[in-house]
Amino acid sequence: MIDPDTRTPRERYRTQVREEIKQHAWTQIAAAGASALSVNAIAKQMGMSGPALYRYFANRDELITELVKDAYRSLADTFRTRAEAGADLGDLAHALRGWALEDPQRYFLVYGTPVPGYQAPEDTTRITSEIMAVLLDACAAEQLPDTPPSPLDPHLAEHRAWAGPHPAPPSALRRALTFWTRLHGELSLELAGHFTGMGFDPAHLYAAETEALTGR
Amino acid sequence: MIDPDTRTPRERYRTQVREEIKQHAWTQIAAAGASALSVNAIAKQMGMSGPALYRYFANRDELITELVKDAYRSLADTFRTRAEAGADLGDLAHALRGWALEDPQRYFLVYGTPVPGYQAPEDTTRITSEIMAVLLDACAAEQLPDTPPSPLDPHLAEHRAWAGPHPAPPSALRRALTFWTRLHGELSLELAGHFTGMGFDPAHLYAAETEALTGR
DNA sequence: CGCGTTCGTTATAAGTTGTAACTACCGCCG
DNA sequence: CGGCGGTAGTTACAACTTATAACGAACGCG
Repeated sequence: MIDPDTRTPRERYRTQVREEIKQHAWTQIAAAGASALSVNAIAKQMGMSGPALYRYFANRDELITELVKDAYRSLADTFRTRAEAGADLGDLAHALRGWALEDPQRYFLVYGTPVPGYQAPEDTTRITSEIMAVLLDACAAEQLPDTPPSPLDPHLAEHRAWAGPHPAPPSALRRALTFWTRLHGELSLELAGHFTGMGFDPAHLYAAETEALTGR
Repeated sequence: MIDPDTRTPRERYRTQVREEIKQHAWTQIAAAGASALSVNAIAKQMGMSGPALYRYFANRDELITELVKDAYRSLADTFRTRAEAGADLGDLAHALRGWALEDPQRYFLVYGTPVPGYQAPEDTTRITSEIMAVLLDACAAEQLPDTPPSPLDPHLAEHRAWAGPHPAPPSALRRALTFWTRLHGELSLELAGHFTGMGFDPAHLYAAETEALTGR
């Protein structure tokens, strides 16, 4: 690997400032969401005048895209780390919720409302497939004893391009997809605050969903 | 009911202009999302200068809030209409997906990324409970023959304030919640475009989830 | 040590939301 | 039917925003 820290002093300073900008951007996003992110405000917080930041990011969208990529990488890293530590599907579910609650706006940056015209850069799709690979590993590793066949299985057997060369059976593909959609459904509503005031504990609902997925 | 159309001509004109403003707002949102909604642009499209719109909406947030309320009402209406026509849980699931695909940005206006500080007005919470009431009716009406008890049930039995005075058993409460979270999970990812390029048909995944919920 | 790249600055353009002040018209009430 | 009040729409302006252009200064490499 190339170590970017041992480049020329100029580049070292450059990445350092870029990182500082992103840090301020994260705190701003955590406070008021990505739509309220202000390039000028970040510059002022850093003690320099507005247009200076455009030396480091071409425009606001590029800054946000960089944050999205970092968020993807963060999720993929936690998943991969847990998987290498021998995590099963339930552990991955637990890790996912922990990662989401750690910074809800970071979760929404990845899985929240998209801008209609926006096209995800190539990097993120590669990271997504990395995440799916970890998920497929976990799903294929522990086969449920009583896995009822689903009419969805033949369809997934024919359209498994998204799984790449992963040798998971259709039932594992289906389980990975339902893992994704169901847990995202619970998390998304919880983080958006749609459960607040309803009285029950979202953690119990999440636990019930993971139990349904892992078979206790 | 009070018929707002037969008020004074001034008020009639007022509501008419308000409706036209909201119409333009919807097309703008459908094109570029709610964050890109521009009050000035709407005014220009309607042939009047910027600040004129502030006679009809106090500010941008009030306009968006009104759109959110309309979106909630629209969803509640389709649910109620279908329920009155004798729809079962599977029909409601189908109606939900139809309503979502009809205008994805409208769906995101209700269930998308929230602004951290935003507090939903009283109206929307009332409409939400109306939606949940329809859902609970459907869940309580058709009991699944083989409903395995869940460790979530006792918790929901204790915290059922959100269900109001609805006489649904805990298993129905749990089924209504999972209906909501699971279908939202699939729809949210589908509408956000996270399935595009993966190859499989989201409709099949959605159908599989509804079948799992309704027991075929 | 000099020279070029890069950084940060100010000035400026073209937007945005929102307020203030003024005008003109519409319609209600006597 | 006429006057008067309230409402609608206008322009002007303030305070923002993103983003570009042009300039000066400093840094570091050869």
